[in-house]
Amino acid sequence: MTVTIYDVAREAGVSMATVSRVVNNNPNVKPQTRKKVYEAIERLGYRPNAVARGLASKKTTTVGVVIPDISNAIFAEVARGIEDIANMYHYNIILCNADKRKEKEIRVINTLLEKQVDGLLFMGGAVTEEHLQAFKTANVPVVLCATSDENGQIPAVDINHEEAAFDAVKTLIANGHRKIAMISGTLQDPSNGYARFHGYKRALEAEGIAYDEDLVRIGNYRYESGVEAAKYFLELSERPTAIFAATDEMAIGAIHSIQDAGLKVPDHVSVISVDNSRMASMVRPQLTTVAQPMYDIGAVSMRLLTKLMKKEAVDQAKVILPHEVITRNSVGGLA
Amino acid sequence: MTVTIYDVAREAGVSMATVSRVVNNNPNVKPQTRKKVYEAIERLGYRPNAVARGLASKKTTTVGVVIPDISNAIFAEVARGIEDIANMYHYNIILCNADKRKEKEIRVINTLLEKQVDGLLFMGGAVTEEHLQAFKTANVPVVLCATSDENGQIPAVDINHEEAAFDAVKTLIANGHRKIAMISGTLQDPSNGYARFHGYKRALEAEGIAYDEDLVRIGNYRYESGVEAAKYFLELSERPTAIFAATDEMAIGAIHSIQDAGLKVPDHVSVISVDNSRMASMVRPQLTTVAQPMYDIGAVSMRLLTKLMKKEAVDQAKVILPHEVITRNSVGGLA
DNA sequence: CTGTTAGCGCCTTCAA
DNA sequence: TTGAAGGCGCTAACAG
Repeated sequence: MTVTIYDVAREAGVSMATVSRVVNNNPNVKPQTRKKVYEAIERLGYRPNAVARGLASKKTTTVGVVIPDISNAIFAEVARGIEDIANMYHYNIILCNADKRKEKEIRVINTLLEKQVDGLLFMGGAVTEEHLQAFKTANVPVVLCATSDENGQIPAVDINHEEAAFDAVKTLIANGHRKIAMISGTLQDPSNGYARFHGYKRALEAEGIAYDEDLVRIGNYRYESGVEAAKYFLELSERPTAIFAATDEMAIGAIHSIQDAGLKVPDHVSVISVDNSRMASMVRPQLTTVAQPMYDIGAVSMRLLTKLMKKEAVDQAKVILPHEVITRNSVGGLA
Repeated sequence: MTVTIYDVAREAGVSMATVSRVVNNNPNVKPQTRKKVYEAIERLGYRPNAVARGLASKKTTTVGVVIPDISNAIFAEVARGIEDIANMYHYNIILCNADKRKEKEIRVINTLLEKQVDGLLFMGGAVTEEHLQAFKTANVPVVLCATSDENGQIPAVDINHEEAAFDAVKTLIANGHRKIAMISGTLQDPSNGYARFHGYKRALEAEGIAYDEDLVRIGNYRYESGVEAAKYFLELSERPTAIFAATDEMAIGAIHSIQDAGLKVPDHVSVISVDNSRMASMVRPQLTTVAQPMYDIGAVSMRLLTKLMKKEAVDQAKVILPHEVITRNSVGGLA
């Protein structure tokens, strides 16, 4: 049924070792022999079996990617960066959604390892002791992507979420705002949640602005929760003049909430966030936000992983990509 | 270094066949023996090698997915549906972006087949003779996802793009519009492009409205091209009263373009599209659009593939999922 | 219920 | 430059 390297060898009148050599571009083959083999391959429609190759060579040229949710635009962008670079280096990726749920993360890490991936890219929630344990039993390199572990033991590429939030809030302050509300993600989430919230607090502190917990609402990163949170803020006896949202989506929700209340952005309330997803310029007013280079995070982490897999020396095992505030039209000065 | 089934067998004092049985949940093992084996596995930290298993059993429990672009929200949604169902049936997916470029599609189909995937999910541009050829050499089932082939030879799950467009335009007509413009995708694209354009034309014809090629612009599915196209329409001596966009993103671009020109949606110009991506409710006015069940398309096609892989009987090899016009606020009656 | 024995398709020394 | 032979780790009859 299936044609094997052995069939090709017989057809070409050589040994299977020789066929293996030409298939793997080993230079030690006489051009004429190589030609004969290629012809036999063509004639038989031979297709190398990567599984057999993987078993024999102990390399599968596939890497495992655990991602929170591929239908989330932010992660999808990272995934695209990963895949592009993987493709460039002739790797394929096995993609697993894990929704930042620890048990599921651990489970997929293990199946990925069973599948003998040559490396692992982990993008998830908090990196716990259990994760570290799982990574240790992997005999392949692991790199964290858009997240980091506490002790920085594992190679990682990320942005500085806290600084990004800090810069966003500073931008608001620089525009004269002092009554600044925040729509945060869950504080359980180390990067999008806790770090950004902490950046917010630190920026206030740095300016001697008292932290007011009435000015903080916890959302779920989605549009609707931005709408809700902003509605809450607008009903406060003394409403904030600016809102910092942990994600673009919540910021857009906030903008619409403000507009629905008959107010204007940024005239009455300014809005800023962090992400700079493509949606940021797909609202009116266009959203001022701190750009995270998601595609690059994916690309760079995959590139780092390829180096690790080839046992090449890497200068730094932890790389922080720069963020940047993108000024558009949702932040205004205080009258 | 690596612990194999053989090590476990020795440790547990049984044969490797027995270990294989307990690992594969074969019932023909005495509970007591099973326990011994589990303990040995635990003690040694044994992890089954899926590659070796794949070679021996000729099954890899992984399916290949070729997708145009994972960073596109629409496809990402489909991918999520695929992965969820795959996961449910204990399959993993190898994901390859192919950007609807034929050569790349053919190339990844072949690497996927080399990797001995148990099945293939194809989501791409036109299905050409070459594709059919590649599918034929695959010894595994293939299902088309969100696309179809001309002759309907290959199992597929899709929506009826032409009908969806037809219904969108009919909705406009029902609201009294007769001067209806369209922002189309490239006519080279069979589903999002050609089919939707054709649905538009057919709806006009059905009402005896003359087709005017000045009222059609070709976009690239993205926001910016929607902005551009709408701008063009507004500058026409006799501007259309309604715009049908082939995708939500272009529709949102059109809405903003109209608003930027000082006009109101839907008071001055109505806008409708097809997709119903999450963004549709993230604009003001919220977008009236024809819903395509993207997640379901992914889920159903993966489910169909599992049946095919298990050689189960399938009632219909081609399933068309229903679309539905979702009425929100971007379409109004003609004054 | 358990063990023995062949492969699965390919890579990789080691010789020639 | 080429061939022979021994695995890679596991599954799947076939016996017992």
